[in-house]
Amino acid sequence: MKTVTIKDLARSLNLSTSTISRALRGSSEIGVETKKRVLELAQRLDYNPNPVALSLLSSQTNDIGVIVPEIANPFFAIVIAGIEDVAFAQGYHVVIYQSHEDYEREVLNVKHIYNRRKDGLLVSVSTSTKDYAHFKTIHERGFPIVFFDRICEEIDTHNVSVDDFEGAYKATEHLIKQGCERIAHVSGPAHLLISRRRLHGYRAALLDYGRPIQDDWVVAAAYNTTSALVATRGLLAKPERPDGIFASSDNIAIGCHSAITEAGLTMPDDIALVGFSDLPMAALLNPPLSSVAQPAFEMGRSAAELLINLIRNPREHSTSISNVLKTSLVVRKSSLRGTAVVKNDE
Amino acid sequence: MKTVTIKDLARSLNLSTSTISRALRGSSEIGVETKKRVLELAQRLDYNPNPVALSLLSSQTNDIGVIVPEIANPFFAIVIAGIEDVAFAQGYHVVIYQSHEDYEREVLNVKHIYNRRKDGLLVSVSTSTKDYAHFKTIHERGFPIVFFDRICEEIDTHNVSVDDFEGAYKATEHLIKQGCERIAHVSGPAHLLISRRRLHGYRAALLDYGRPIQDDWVVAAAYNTTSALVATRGLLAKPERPDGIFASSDNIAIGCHSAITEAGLTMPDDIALVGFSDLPMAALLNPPLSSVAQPAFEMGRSAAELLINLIRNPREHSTSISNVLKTSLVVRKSSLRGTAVVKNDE
DNA sequence: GTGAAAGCGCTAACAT
DNA sequence: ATGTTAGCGCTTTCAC
Repeated sequence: MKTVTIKDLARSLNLSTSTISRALRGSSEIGVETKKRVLELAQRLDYNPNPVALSLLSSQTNDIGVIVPEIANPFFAIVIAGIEDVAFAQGYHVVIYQSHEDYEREVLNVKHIYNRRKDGLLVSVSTSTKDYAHFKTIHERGFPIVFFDRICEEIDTHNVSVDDFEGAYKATEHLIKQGCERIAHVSGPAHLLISRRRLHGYRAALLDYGRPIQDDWVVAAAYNTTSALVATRGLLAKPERPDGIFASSDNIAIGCHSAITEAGLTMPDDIALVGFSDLPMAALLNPPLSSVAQPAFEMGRSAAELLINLIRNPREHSTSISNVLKTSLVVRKSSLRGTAVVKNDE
Repeated sequence: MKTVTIKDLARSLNLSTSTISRALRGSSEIGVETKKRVLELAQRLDYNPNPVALSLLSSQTNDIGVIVPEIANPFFAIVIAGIEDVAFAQGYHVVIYQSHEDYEREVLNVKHIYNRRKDGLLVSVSTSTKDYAHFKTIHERGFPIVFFDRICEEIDTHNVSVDDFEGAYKATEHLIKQGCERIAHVSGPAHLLISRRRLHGYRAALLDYGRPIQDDWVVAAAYNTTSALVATRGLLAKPERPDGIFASSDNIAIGCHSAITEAGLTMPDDIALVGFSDLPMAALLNPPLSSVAQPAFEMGRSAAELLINLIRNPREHSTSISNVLKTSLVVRKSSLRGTAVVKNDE
């Protein structure tokens, strides 16, 4: 694993290392002839500067760390694609970390990112995180952080999210317009802001349309299918069974979907169902799942732009930017009653 | 972003940096009293050794690079979980790269991994890769590489795969036993070994059971849903429509699934369908998809073990290990005719 | 038991 | 236009 260094070039060419260095980086104060010889030899020997040495010198790595709960969740996979899109263009490499919804793991990830001198951090917090000290500590030391999707209000830094309230409102409104009388909500963990915002949107729509708000029609689940399946079974067992469900995420909606099918009920007639995120898999379910589409790729792009900006212009103590993106409701068969044509995007 | 260095400790304690260094790493030749003072101060000041400096010194990063086509593909997401499982336990951090099935991108990834001094490479090659020079070059320089899933035969190094032949054989045999007479195969790109092996398994089963092998019942698709959808439409338009399809992957099977439904045909009666990989989503389709399950997590674990072994015992010029894992057929409704009970794992 | 010095690969003053 | 020196943070001879 012998690699060629700047020293090797210097020796071969009978020049000093600084001359080589300058030639390589195209400094103007170098003999054009010398420059050519250096470049040529470097090429021939496949010289590559050692980025580790560069990092030590500049104390920056050109890496940005991204922490997501799970890469297996297509939503995050797409966000990451958006992040990579702008990071790559700006010369940064993105290093992906998974918290697996585990607080301890998240803390470890943050430490690793900070200690390994990543240039900044993009993060969507884990569901089990209730204490934000690990973020706060490095934020106070001036380490650039941008939150996305599952943001943390306690820390004053840029963040990117979608208009969860409005998305939830539109979904609920749609269910009302489909003639649902008893609309339930399968929510996410209450300490996550997105859960609360979606819950508020749901409530606001019911209120605006003069529908009763029943607390026992709101059940909480973790943001996964199994947990939602269990929660929905409980909902369906109630004497006054709901005829419409707004799920706080698509993974939750899939759990609802299974529970409904399992109970021998049909969508949308017995129960109309709407999810949140519009993952690719939504269209594959039977019946296909209506869902509030989030601009995941754009979210990634925006978060990366804000972070890179923060890295390059450290703390002008300007106020933090909250970029709130728009959602759009994609109606499919799981919620569309009657004979109207189904909007199909596949 | 001021961080505390070994020098700071030295100054505070009126000791030399070498003493600090020794105390920190518990060298035995240090005064027990001094050692205590150092450790305590380090603790108090939250001292963390600069890993970049360590890397420069040792020319190893404790990072291993992993290249997969897409993290959004749950199969790879699970393999990565397996990799992280053993890497983490061995003190390595895994850095994920996506080729997005793009050759150029893969080359860039390999360069980055090599130049940034990662300790080794785990890779499942992109579909568009036909030239393996980028791997060969670094392999010849002694850089540790292990291939998994989509392996490269041209390079003599460890690799981990599943018994694609047997998996395909079992799937096809199952279709035959379900009474299918005209069994088609939607294959993957022919230059990928997994595609060819699965194709061979399919052919062998037909042969063993005395079924005719018709070349026009084999169509190739990329390993994605859209491409498979198109290919399957072609298949269904044939005068002698197949009554069974073995798909070379689950993503392909989903495309088949859509095409079949779209044509107004039913599974399993009109056409029985079997996929490959048994992704979580297979069970969610309607009807649920039968599939050849791959031990993805175990594949990741094994690949990581082999790589770490290679890193720690560089090239004893021992022969390369090919670890071939077993598959198992998961039968669901998409292929199970008659009244038998469906195995349901959800 | 502890310190001084060299060096990992590179760049950036500061010479000349 | 090119060479010399110092230093990024750390470990490791080699001295004493």
